[in-house]
Amino acid sequence: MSTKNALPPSLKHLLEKGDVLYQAGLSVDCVIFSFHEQQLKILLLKMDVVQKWALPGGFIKISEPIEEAAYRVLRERTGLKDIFLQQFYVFGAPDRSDPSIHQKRYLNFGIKIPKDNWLIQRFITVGFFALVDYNEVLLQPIQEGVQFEWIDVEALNDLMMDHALIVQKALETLRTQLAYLPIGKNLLPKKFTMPELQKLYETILNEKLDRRNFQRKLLSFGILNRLNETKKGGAHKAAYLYTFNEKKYQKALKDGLYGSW
Amino acid sequence: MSTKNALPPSLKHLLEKGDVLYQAGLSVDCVIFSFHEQQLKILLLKMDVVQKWALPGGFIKISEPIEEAAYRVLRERTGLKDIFLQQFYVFGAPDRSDPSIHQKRYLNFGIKIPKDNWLIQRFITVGFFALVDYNEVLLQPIQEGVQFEWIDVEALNDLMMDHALIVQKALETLRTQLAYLPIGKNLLPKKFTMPELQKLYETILNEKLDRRNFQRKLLSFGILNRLNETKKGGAHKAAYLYTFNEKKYQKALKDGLYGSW
DNA sequence: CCTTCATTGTGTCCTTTTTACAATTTAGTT
DNA sequence: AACTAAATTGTAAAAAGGACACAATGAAGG
Repeated sequence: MSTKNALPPSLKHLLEKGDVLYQAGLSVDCVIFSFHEQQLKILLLKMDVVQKWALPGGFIKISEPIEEAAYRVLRERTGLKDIFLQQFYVFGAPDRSDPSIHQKRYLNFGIKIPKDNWLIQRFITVGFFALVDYNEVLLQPIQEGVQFEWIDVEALNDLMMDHALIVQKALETLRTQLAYLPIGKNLLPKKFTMPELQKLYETILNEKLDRRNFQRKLLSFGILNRLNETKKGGAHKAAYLYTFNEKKYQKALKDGLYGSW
Repeated sequence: MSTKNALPPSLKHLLEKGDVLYQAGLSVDCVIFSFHEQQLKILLLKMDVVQKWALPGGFIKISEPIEEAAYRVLRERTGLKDIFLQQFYVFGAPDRSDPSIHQKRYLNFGIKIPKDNWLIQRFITVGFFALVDYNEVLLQPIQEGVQFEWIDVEALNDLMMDHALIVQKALETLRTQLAYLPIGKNLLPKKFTMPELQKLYETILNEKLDRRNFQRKLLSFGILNRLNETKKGGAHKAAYLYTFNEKKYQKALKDGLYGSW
């Protein structure tokens, strides 16, 4: 923990060139959602030196579109491309950023950040949320002393700075925009069963739905293809597998999947 | 136009102290909506030196919450306090800001902005929209060479930089969030008639609604008080006046004014 | 191999909501 | 005093939503 190793290049880089490479005082943070074992999860990281969970985030390069910066973070963390990503809110309370976190991190390598350094300032962050398929993600630890984990949204605690607020706002957005978001398409594997889809909706909405009415409604949207396969291996009657009809799904989302969720 | 007057203090201030007083590369822009003569309008300004319509905007002070900065802009422009205000999107394309606008403005006073000045950089802006009562707004021109005007959203053209995009996104948000926004309460005078309220919804949704069904739905929410007055002066049968039941309205908005708009 | 059991798939009735449409009332105008 | 245009009120048909029962299937266990 307090062994004074050599400063990793990436951190050295940030300290010395941050001010010319990145937009001042701006960052992005990503709430990366996935769905696994009937639980909605988000990807969090924990640095040894801080011991609090944090959202994966990063800085915005000079001349880089903000969204591109968020994509970059996602690629680095999940190894995925072509991810569904959406900006949802800006967090800018003057006291939201905590320079002491950077201090601790560098102190771990025996370095004290000068007071006038680029890192020691107010940071405003743009919140993005992403919807990814749990099975396709291969977590990629970038640096020593950082662990990544999928955490149930129900079981979050002890988040860094205002990250709990950011997650909460992301969830809220997920719920209110539900009819306009491709949650099924992006959070589930390509082939999935109706009960799986229902569980996803139930989890996000935090309420039980009627099996039969749910199925009727979803089918009435005309966005699903039923395959001639069933999902065996479960303990009981096998459920049919479905895929999304990509074209119709995209079209339907524009007007919203209307219904009384 | 090209008379070289003395540089106004506010502009001098910005040029010389901007870098220490304000967050670098960040601004707010406000889409201020009102409703008048059956038209949805937004407040725009035009600088003599640029001759394009622009959204009222401003910079964010060091240590100032972003939302507070937006409020400040609104107070300066409309003279109103306690305005409904909501952040809706961040605009951050690398080429969105146009330094030549600042250049022109200062050149008008015979001053050339140095290339390394705070104003000459990439600016990212946080978009807010506000809902105000047309009748309570007293436009306050702050500087010479700037005119303010309410412009119909239908009749917008020739906006500065990416401001057309910002307005479009604001309108989109207004439409999709309609069930969760206090549009009636904030865009209409305290007392209003049912036809007025309907016109407001029709304008925002850009479609005709059935008089009888609209009235039934709105009344079913239980958020309106019918007064024993009518709005005389119209050419025909006088319409009843209504007010909002503040408490019930706020409560109903939380769950959304559900309906098939 | 047959029975049991938990879960999925399908159909129907009833209630509520939405839609479509007609007739009456009233303030202002002539 | 009669006319006109706009406001208020009501009702019947259609669509959507909610509750519910039963048949079908695959795995597990005797």
